[in-house]
Amino acid sequence: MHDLLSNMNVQVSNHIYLKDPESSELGRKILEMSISMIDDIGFEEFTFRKLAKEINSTEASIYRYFENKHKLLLYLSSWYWGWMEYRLAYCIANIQSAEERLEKAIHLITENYQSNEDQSSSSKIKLTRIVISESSKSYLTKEVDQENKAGAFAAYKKLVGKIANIVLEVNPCFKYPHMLISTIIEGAHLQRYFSQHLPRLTDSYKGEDSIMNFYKKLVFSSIK
Amino acid sequence: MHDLLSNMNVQVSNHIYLKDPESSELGRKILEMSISMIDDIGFEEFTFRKLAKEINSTEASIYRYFENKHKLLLYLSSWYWGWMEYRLAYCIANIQSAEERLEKAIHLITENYQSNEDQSSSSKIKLTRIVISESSKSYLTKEVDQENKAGAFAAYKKLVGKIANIVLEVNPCFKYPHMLISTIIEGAHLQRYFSQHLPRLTDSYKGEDSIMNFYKKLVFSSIK
DNA sequence: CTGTATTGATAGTATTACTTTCAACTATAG
DNA sequence: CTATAGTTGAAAGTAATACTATCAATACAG
Repeated sequence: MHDLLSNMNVQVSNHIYLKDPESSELGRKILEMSISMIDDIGFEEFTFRKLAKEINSTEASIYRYFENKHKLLLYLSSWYWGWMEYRLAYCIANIQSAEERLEKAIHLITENYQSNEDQSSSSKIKLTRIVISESSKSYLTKEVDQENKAGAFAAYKKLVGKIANIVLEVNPCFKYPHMLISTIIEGAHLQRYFSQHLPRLTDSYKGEDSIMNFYKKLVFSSIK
Repeated sequence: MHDLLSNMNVQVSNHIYLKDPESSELGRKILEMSISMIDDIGFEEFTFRKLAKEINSTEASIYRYFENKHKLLLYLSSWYWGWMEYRLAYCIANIQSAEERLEKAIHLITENYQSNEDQSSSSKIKLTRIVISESSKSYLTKEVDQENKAGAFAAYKKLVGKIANIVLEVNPCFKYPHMLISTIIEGAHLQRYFSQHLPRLTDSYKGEDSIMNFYKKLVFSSIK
């Protein structure tokens, strides 16, 4: 787990977990192994029983950290959005031009994280794939309103709000900054998924990152 | 069920079901009641046992039509896309201008179907809500490639292809027509959901359909 | 050394997601 | 009119899931 959480300070709302998984060795094992297993077998096939077996613990112990696997997915998603906000702050720091900051932000949320050359940790690559394939299941449920009240989606909303504000800096008259940014974040994830599994729903050209190019053009043509 | 299926001829790939649910009274009851129940309690809480109870039948009988509830969701989604293609054909018939046809198509895929004044049937309103809240779960699984080979997503891909072709008529040089259309279809659904449950992720103004306006502007500004 | 918190071990329950078998009924083809 | 094929219902059973409860062992902190 150390590679996922050691180096930064991402805060997750304490309503999501029963006991902070970052506070103990077992908790960190739960996070690390669940990321690996959900990526491997998918969220539907993933169970606390299987997870317990993999980390040589018990179901009862895991239930002391998370009420159920849905809450664990909320935790992972929330961590991801907190991490993205951290990365956003880093990559737009000290840049004067609002256009340039927006370009960096769109770059960040549309890039193909897996193909990054830098030292992306294995857990972060897996977590990114999980967010692409599974995170919409975290809010497409009948409990969404209740969980929203408990702050489960605060990190996501905060990130969207920050980038929407950059949009407004570029064009203060633009009416739909939140819609634009959430469309692009979810759209870019979906297009990554489609390019792998349902290619007829997307377009891809060799020698370019078509998804990033498409969304960059979309943003700048629509807010002008 | 008669209100959902009587008046039109929507074909669903026969790999999705074991036995054609439109071929019998029981099959039609399964479709109608499952639409109602999934809309009510959500896909996760929905089970064949509960469905059987509601229609005074048995689990075993339902399993003769669909392997599992996931296949039933595939069926409902597929029916929806076939229905949308039918409505698209109707609303762009006899229109010469490609721009105008594109405008009609975007109108169709971004409109708030619930607030239609015409005689929208109750099942169709419910089905539309199900597609918004649940249909992404039909392809965000580990079985997606296998099911795609079996034709489970053919109707969706066909609709996206048809609208993408209109985009190309308007601008034959536009590089990303499929990406644009699938972004808008999924985006519009998601924004409808956000406007109800996570309003900070979207933007809404009284006196207009903000979602439709946003996507219409997005399309026409990006393909020019 | 004592109290508190953490984990593991074990067991148990209700529900889900099916499968199997067989009997009853229904439509229709000869 | 009857034999037959196809459809449904009824009942029972299985393996897995999604938990919950209890208690013992261990660690650690004051």
